[in-house]
Amino acid sequence: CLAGCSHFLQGGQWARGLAFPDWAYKAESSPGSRQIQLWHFILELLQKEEFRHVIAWQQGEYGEFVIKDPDEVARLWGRRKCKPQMNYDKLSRALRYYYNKRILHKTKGKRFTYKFNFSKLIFVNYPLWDLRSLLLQSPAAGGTPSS
DNA sequence: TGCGGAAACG
DNA sequence: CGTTTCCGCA
Repeated sequence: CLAGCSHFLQGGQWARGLAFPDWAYKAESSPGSRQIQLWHFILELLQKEEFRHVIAWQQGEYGEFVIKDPDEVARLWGRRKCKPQMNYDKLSRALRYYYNKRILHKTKGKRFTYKFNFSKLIFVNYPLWDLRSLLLQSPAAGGTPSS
């Protein structure tokens, strides 16, 4: 697991420029380290081309993504959190807890498809310069996130 | 497949 | 608090 967590420890300076810096994984006020959150991790996978066959943005719907390989996403998540027994059943339960928090909601009828509530979540958690690089990843984002 | 209660954990 | 684990239900 240490090997699997190495890129987490070195911080988020991979990908073009300013994608996800270290502070994105920490609470605003608490100085101590904080474990990565699932939606951070999902965003992280979504952002990297090498995981497009595993998870990807859904064309057309803004903020919507499809988990193409649930077992693999669960395996990756389990490795990151040092939880070898992780599976999609458990991971999806964690995703369901996001419904009430308005971080995510399910796209009904579409298999393994969820949607981020960008307006509620991202805009308050990310500064504008960081938000832009994030939204560029979404195919439905026409370049201008209208306030 | 997807949901949400319940208990447990760090 | 944010999951992880387990489960009954639809």
